[in-house]
Amino acid sequence: MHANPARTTDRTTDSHSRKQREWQQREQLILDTAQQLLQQHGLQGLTMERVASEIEYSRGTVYNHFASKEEIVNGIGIRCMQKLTDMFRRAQQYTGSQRDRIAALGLAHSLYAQLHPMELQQLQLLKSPDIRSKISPQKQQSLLQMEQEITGIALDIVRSAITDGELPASQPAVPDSIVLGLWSMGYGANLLQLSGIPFAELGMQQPLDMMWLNTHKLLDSYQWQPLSEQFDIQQLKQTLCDALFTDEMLQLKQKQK
Amino acid sequence: MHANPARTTDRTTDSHSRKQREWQQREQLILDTAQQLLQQHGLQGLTMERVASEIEYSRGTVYNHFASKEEIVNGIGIRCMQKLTDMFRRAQQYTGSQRDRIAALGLAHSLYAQLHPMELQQLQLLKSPDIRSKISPQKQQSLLQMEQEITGIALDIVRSAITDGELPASQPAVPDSIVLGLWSMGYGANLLQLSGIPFAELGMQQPLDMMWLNTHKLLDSYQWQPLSEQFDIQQLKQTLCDALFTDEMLQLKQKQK
DNA sequence: ACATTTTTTGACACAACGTCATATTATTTG
DNA sequence: CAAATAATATGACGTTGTGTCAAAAAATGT
Repeated sequence: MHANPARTTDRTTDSHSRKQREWQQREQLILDTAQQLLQQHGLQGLTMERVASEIEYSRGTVYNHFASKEEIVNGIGIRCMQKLTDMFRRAQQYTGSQRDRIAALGLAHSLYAQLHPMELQQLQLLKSPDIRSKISPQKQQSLLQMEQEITGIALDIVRSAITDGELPASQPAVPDSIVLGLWSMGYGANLLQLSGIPFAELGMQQPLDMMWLNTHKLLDSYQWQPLSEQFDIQQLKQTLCDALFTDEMLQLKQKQK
Repeated sequence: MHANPARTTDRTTDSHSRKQREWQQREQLILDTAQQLLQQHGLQGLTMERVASEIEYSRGTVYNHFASKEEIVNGIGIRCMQKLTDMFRRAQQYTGSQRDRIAALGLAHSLYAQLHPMELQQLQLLKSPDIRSKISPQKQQSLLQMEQEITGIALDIVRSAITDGELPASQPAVPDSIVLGLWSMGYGANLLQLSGIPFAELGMQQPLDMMWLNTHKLLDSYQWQPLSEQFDIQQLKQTLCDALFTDEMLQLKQKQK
């Protein structure tokens, strides 16, 4: 009746898990297909019918996996966030000063934005109430958790910086304030970047470099040691890319080719 | 045939302009109605049928004014941007240091966001390719122009600050960099604010105050005089609100009541 | 081989879009 | 003022997409 492999009478765990595998495999197939459609033809171009015909099943079957187009988009969003949080975790584990680490977070965000501009846009879609309202709160949960993990990572780094003496603890609200500042700056910059505003025509040539600079300006302003006068931020960027994001840098190179 | 009052054979300019007036009046009526629907029921709840019945005309008539739902949303967006640029212009004309003025811009943005969170969300809608693709490039133009006016204002202030000696002109790219930084920070913060992330649960209590702080931190970092150690930023906020945004503050008070 | 459960299917009812020939209303003209 | 003409409003129509569900098909268990 209610299609769901988890309910199979489990006598033989064998066939049971095979079914589960097949089910999840198809779920991924649907998401892959949908994401491709989304990127190539926009949200309008993504229709249950198209997805169904693409995977060579009928519409009904797709509905067995996802209750609506919106839940598919949610599914795509979750996969994107996983990719992103993965990069953040790598940044977190970098061996260096806390300041290096927090900078690495910003870099991760920026690289992701360059590498998958479309995905970022898709994540943005998920923030609109129109989409949200059609997704069960339960399914929205996982996305929220990942967002919280990211803020958690950032907050941890800032707190460690205070512990380590890199950052003066003048006021109790400092960690929140810094994280909010960096987060919104990165978020806003990436969004502006892909919002179709012709920066070049406005006389802005290197928005990405500027954001890197601004990030460090903000950190400096909080007296987060070592101040950017004391080292070469371009050099740091290079080092971080080499150490943490070699894969991504390669992909980026290929993309720009 | 092609309904448009601008085409009337203009013998008597009198009846001519009366018709034009009526036409434009109805155009506003449509936008008012649509905006209300949009705010109350989201993009899904905004339908040509509903708009039509609300203004007591038929669907066809609405289509005489706007070729699609999306163009209505565009129309709403333009009106919102006008409100916003109006606040920016007021900020620009503030009598005080250039630093005061640039801070006033940030304040304007933030006040607008608090006052009309829904409208900000609607403006965000217009950035999505799905909506954009259904609006004639010509109609998109006016929105773009307003965005350019805003950056223009900001850039002017920064350049004046350099001329006035408030801001050292260490590198040529500084104005762009500052504007981008402030813009993206404000943009990002406001967007995050209304993106449904439960800041309170993440331990962040006063995001708005934090943004005000961060704005000044960034300005300080560029050595924009007078540095925020030399005055009380909360005091400045108050002064600016009193001098420029009395109306808005009143509305805000009423809203929070 | 048969019974039972799971999965797939496509027909159906519905909602909204955008078009367009026709009806209605307003304006001009003789 | 009435006929002619132009402007405007209307709603039926064809189309596309949604989500549901009973029946068919396939897989599984005995």
